Amino acid sequence: MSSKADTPSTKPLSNSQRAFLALRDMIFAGDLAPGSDHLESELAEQLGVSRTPVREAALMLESQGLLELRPRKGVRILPVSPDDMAEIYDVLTELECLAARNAANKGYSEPDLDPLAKAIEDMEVAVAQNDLENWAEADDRFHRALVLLGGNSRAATVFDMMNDQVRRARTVTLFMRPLPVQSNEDHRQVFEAIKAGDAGTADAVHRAHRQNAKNMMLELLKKHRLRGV
Amino acid sequence: MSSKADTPSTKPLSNSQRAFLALRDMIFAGDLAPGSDHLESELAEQLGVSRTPVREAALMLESQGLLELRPRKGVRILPVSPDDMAEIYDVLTELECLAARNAANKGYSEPDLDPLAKAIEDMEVAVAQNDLENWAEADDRFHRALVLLGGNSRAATVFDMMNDQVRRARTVTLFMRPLPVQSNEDHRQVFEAIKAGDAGTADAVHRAHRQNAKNMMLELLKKHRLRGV
DNA sequence: GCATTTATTAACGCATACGTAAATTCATGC
DNA sequence: GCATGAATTTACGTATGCGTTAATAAATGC
Repeated sequence: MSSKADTPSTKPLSNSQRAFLALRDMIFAGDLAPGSDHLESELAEQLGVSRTPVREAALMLESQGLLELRPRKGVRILPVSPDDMAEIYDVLTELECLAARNAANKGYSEPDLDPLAKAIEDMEVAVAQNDLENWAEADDRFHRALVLLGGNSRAATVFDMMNDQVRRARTVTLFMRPLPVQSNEDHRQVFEAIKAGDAGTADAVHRAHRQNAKNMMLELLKKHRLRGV
Repeated sequence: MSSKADTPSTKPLSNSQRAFLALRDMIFAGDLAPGSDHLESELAEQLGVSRTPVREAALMLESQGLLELRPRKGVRILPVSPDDMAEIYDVLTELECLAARNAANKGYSEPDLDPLAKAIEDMEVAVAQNDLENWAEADDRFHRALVLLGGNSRAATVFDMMNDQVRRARTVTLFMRPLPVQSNEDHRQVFEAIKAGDAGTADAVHRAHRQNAKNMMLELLKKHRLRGV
């Protein structure tokens, strides 16, 4: 679920890194609400460390656009407005379509595409069971697998950053949306296009897919007056 | 020349921010060579501050992919391999083409496009005078103005990060390349397409333009055996 | 009673100090 | 003479302390 590569190797994570992960999780879980302010010292106490690792974590999170360090006001958890979300979706669309084209052009064999196939399967099962949580998880997995198959590590890094924000918004909007039936069909078409080495189709289908997702999200945010998630 | 917005307002920059800018400039100037290691304490002494602001700056630069903090080995200035450069160009291409399409669709009036026009003029003058330095500066200005006209602040932020790396490489390769004559013609076509509201043409022309730039850069890096700049 | 100035508080930026663990050097045994 | 282990060095991670300054409260003038 983390956007960083979860290497199973047991590395002795530093306090700064733990603070980074903890704060990130708290933001996604809503424990640190969008728009809220938090003093470094309060966060330090909550995490049981001194201000130093909290500051370091905050600086990293600031670089990723999740919060803002405002002198004397504490760290501000940045709300994501509908306009922000539109921006994010547009960037994600470009990066994912780049990945889709690249993946199609790489001539992957079937086993390489297993992560995609598995994610599609899981999504179909989830939809059949009306299990939106699991659908969302598998959907996320599909998109990330797609980007990884694209083979551009920088695109993947930026994708992770942006996708984190979408995930955050989706925890709010997930249960407001209709069942993602068309979405699953899109995924399968993208998968087939990549397998067939048809970069143009992969791009076109995925682009339309993402456009729909963007419109859906913006509609939900508008309908429910969610001006900052 | 800085990638951050240079607001002329005199804000009392913090030591951490100054360290960030100073280290960034030192990296671009080659004072901190690609692949070299530097102790936090050494950098602190060079900059005349304590380790704290240096560490904070280093963490930010790490987030931007310019260096890496390696415990006990100092901060390592990340070299950019030809493969890395290819990745960077691909991401830049997508973001700039997104911006070109968006700009074309916004129905800008002539004055809005002045930054582009001015950059094109300057480039033509520079080429006529065989002044590669000024050409590169104006070229950079054109691309950045294009991204700003696209109106996606997140795309602009990522653009800045990636473009910084290209700038770094270009300081090395600038004088190895032929005069950018075709490049100027491309810019003008992109400009005209945006002015005409023709998003498709703007995208197509700019995409080809960027593809050429990428190939040019990769050729130069290969020809001159620059495996890490 | 309101505006303006002064005093107070408090949060941060940054320097500093220190424990820890990696890296290096040195010493010892084989 | 080399390998292995002990001692030492060193750089980092992080806690702590302090000066500065923004924000808030109090006080004064009008």
